Amino acid sequence: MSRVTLKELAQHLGLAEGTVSRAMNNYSDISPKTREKVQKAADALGYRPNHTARRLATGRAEAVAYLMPTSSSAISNPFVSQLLEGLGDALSKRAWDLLVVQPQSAEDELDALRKLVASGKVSGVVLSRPTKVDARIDYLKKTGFPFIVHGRARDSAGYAWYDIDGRQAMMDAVDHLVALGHSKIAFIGAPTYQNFANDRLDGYRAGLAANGLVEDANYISIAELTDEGGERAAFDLLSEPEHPTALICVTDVQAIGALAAIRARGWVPGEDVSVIGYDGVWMGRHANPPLTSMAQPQAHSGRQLGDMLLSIIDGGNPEDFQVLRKAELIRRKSDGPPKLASQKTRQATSREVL
Amino acid sequence: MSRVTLKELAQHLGLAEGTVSRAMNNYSDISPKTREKVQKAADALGYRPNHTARRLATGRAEAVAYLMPTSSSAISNPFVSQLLEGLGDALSKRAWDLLVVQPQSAEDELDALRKLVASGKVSGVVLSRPTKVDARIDYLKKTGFPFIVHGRARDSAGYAWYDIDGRQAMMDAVDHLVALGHSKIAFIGAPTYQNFANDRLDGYRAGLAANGLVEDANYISIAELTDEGGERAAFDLLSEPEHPTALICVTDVQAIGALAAIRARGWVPGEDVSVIGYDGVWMGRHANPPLTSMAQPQAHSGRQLGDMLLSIIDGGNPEDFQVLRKAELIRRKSDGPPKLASQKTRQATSREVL
DNA sequence: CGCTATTCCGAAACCGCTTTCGGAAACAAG
DNA sequence: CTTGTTTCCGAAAGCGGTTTCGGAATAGCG
Repeated sequence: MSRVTLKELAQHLGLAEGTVSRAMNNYSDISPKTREKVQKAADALGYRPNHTARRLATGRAEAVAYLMPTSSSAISNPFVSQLLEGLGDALSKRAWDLLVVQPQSAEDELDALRKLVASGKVSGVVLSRPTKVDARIDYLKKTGFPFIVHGRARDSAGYAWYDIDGRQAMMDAVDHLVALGHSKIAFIGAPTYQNFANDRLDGYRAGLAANGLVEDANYISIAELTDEGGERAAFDLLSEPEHPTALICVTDVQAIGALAAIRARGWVPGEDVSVIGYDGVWMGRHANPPLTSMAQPQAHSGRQLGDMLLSIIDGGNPEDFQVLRKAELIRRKSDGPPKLASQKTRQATSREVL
Repeated sequence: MSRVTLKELAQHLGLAEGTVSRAMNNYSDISPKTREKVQKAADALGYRPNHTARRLATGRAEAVAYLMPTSSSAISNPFVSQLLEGLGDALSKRAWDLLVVQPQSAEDELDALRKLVASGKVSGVVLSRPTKVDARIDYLKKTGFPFIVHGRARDSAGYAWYDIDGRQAMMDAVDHLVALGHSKIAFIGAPTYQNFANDRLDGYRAGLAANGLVEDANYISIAELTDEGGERAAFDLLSEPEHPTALICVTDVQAIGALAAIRARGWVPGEDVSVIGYDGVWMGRHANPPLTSMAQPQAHSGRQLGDMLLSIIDGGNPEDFQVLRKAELIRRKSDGPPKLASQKTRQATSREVL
């Protein structure tokens, strides 16, 4: 229990505390001989420097914080866990600590952040899920406190981030659908104050334009980020007479809900109506039918974020750390060419449903 | 940036540091008058005590750690995220910190824990996923360091835990299947050094016995905790001539894989072969067919764990904090009475497959 | 009004480690 | 052998709080 302290170690060695301390920290004004002697005695006695005292003396926190997203919907995202794992990994190389802070509410977020940087408990922060214009980012930029964000805000200049190009992904999705022969492509999105939702919607639109398709407001539905959200949105979208033949969803979770809505209408997803999700979660493989999706390269994002943050804390220029990765289409069974007879099918079924 | 310090606050007030400190901490030897004066000045100047200094002086860490499970399989469990959320909640009431520590490997786990308690960085620990006999638990019990575990080891005495009764759940699952008419019930499990896997396997066996069924070693398959694991296990189980008519899986993830295996054989899950999972993850609703499962009451487990740990740190007796919750059967579409013609079907299909 | 019992605050030691500063010891050069 | 450098270590002052201890000021009491 009672740890061996620097003082004890020092008098055990017959040296001054300061000397021992400098020896442990590889100061150049300690002779190799004594340095070695100290080292040996140190791990003979099992000396471990008290982190708290060291922090206090140096002012360095040797810890970073992860600010949990508040709006982690019912479907608690597995991303958090993966991300933390990677972060922990990156930090463990320096034996730094990882603090997880959980704002009480969305409004509390900025305040929690303020307190955090003021507290000096950490020397860097990682943020998740930025909003379109994110007060936290603005605050951190202003103070110059080291941070990195997973994702990015609409304004992506002047800070470090790691993101997947959701805009491009959605353009690709549209391209794919068009290549398949679709022209009536709808989008199920999420509230665009979340910037990732905004990016992806934007990509959908850009994709439409790039293919000479005109955007139809009735083909865009903003829904909750849950399976039910996707389900309801899909259901509504499909009840129009001129209903779309393909659905792009901002999220796999929604897409899986959309699948259910299609089946509920008596149609078969991937034949009567195509759907493409985004994320590439493992579950997609087991959806009914298996979900085609724009898959994010999840691998080691946490690790990368950690390494980048560390570099920034070391004095690196945040702007040098902006990495944009690509999502890849993984085709499964929920997409296909549009049914030629879709017109007939639609009328039959709508009678049936009503 | 430069925080206002106690000394500054003190001389601003014309009081001694110690006095101000005691005033802030509600010592009884401070007159209400000065206490109030101090309070007012404090938040006028925006004084926030330096956490690190306080820690050093008091020896209290005001933080707890969550030891991440190392073996978080590819399917990163969303549990972690939920649990952290709850923990954070519980801690925020006291403004304590939550540290997440990530052991480098399974072997490193005990060592990491040792370092952690030795470091004095936290005043309590929460553990996850105990093994059947868990060295971490033994260690913590011996040292008397406050901790709580999510789940429990085979020996559940002498420490605090929060667990779901997996044994009972599996007995219930067997009962349910038997009531449906099944007698050839197989089990897909996980390596039993993980105690939850052990408990559930045990429950399966007990359920069999309670229903007068004899256990058949060929009906028990230990697989990886992934969809593929469940898929392979189910496939093998179903290739026996006297194959089971029902599968109980230690995990929904496996069960979803098992569903795939059944479909791959050309059978329909829930009719030709029943399967019951465990966990009640949201995805089960969208499996093909929707998965019947023993659902855990996930709600607020993190919060509860946090509150309990806090109580223990406050001096509570760990043995007073052992809570066992029940899992509930949620029926969806993957279970049903056994097919009478199962014999015929099996033969036909096995030819087909071979 | 004097004396004891309270109430309230100041002073100082301490928590464990870092870091600056100055000087003793050791060595080189003149 | 002195003087001038280097090399290496000791001493001490923090870092920003907490907590014990003793005493001054105030109050209570006869």
